[in-house]
Amino acid sequence: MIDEDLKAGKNDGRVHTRFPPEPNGYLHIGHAKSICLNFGIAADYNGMCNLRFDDTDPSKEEVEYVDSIKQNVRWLGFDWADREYYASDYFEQLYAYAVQLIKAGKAYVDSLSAKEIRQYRGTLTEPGRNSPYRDRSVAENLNLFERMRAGEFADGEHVLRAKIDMASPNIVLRDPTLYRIKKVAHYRTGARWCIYPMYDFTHCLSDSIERITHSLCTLEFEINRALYDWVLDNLEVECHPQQIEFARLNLSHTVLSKRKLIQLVEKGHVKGWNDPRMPTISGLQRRGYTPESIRNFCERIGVAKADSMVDIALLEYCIREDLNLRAPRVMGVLRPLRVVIDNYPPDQVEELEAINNPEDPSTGTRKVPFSRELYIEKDDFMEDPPKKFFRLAPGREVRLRYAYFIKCVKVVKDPQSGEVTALHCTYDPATRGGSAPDGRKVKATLHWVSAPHALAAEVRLYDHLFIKENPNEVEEGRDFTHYLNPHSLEILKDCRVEPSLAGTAPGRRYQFERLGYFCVDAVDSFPAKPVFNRTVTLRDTWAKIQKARPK
RNA sequence: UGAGGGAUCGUCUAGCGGCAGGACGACGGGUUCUGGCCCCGUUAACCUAGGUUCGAAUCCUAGUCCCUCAGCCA
Repeated sequence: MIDEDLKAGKNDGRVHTRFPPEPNGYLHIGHAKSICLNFGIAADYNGMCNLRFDDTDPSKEEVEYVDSIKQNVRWLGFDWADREYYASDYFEQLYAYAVQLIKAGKAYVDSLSAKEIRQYRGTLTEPGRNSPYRDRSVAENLNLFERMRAGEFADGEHVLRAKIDMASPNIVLRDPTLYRIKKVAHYRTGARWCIYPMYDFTHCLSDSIERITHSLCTLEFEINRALYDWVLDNLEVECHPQQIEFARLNLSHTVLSKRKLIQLVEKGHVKGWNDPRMPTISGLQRRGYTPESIRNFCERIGVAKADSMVDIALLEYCIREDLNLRAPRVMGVLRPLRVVIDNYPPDQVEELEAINNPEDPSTGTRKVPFSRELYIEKDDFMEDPPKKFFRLAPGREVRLRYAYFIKCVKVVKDPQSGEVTALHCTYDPATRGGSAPDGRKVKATLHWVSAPHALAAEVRLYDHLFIKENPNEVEEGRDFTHYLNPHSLEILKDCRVEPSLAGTAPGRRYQFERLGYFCVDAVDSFPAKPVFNRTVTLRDTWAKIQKARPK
């Protein structure tokens, strides 16, 4: 990519990147873009990519997040070997660098309050003013900084700042804070430290320590690049990595900011970080997404410097494309409608042969039991069918997949509600296996299960988390949760699936023919009562026709 | 308003002075024992205005619009 020119001699041809998450939340699909980019570029140029936790704010970071991040990156298919680093492991070195800066007269201890510092900083258009403490002697700064570390002061009493230029048009350069006092235990260093370095000081030096060549980050850090370079230019370092920015991912119908995701979790709008509706890696995994489909998605969206909003339809396309090739087909009925085949012998059961995956003949076939009593999908019958409805209707003949042609002869309704409760049909024995010897055609093929043989199952149907394409764009007085989709989860407790699904394992993925791709829930599914998550529907032309002309 | 960035089909993205291409979506058709897959086709874009040039999405000038920054978060 952009690296091609840089490879012309620089870094003696070495390419070394890193993925630097802060362990203060779960990773989401936007991070997947960064992961694929960083590990991908390293792989492309025969280089390496480190995993580094940017853990310099102990008040927000936890091991739970570290563990989930490691699991997610691994699941996505990337390997950082033994290069698992933590900024917190560099605290001692970072401290020494800070002392070096003080000695060079390029950093000072400021004793202004946070509020005062803000006032002194100026605004976007007006320059800031120097802090009255800006000209403390090197010795005094050294002494104060040492005592900050020793815990002699309370939070906020002092900070260490770089001495750059309070009048800089770039606000980031107006004597940025380098260290603050935070008497909070760190999940890794415990109580060893009570001062913690800031991002701008930590990140560039961590990159340098690890001899990173290309430091890829998102657009909002563009303005920080000047500081990234200033720190490295004003310290004796062996390696000065190049920071390169790219646009973060925005996905339609969801949110991708940690702040908002954490809010969805904490306010109970979803059931947790791994709720299948969440755009988190854990959520997508539980939903049934494959690592391959996510990597492929990241490849397709590309990398650029312009803000963009990727249509979630592309993500859905990617998972369908992958699962179409590898998911075994099965039959399952979501909303069962009882069908009695009047002319089928009451005690007879036949084992019919069904293809496991037409895209992959090597997966062979299986047997599916057929009997006099079946279930079909409620949506596959209409008493009064509109023009383009090809499925079952009174007097109409359709095919039951891999089974027989059946014709609807009678509709049973609930006398009270008028709701259709069962259908009586006749079958044509000559159409066994699904084809008519006389060449007769039917316009539809339905999926079905044998009532006495079927397994009961729970199925969870998921839809977009948000109604609005961009929930970040809010009207006056509203917040993004206002656009939550009330139908993002529909639980169906009385579904029936074919018996071959008995004993299936958590995480297994299937295509329920004509419906979509489903995966056995990793948390709530048990052999006695399997639970399936709908990963994504199949493309559905009939649904589109219905949507096009609403009644 | 200061500084730093960015603008190409509805969406994402190629292009590096020489026919604006691909993918997703949408629409239409073919095929089909999944209204799936697959195949074919249609739709549709260079932010604006000048300039340089035989020739500009690309180079220059001036504008317009959008994003980021005033945390002791990252």
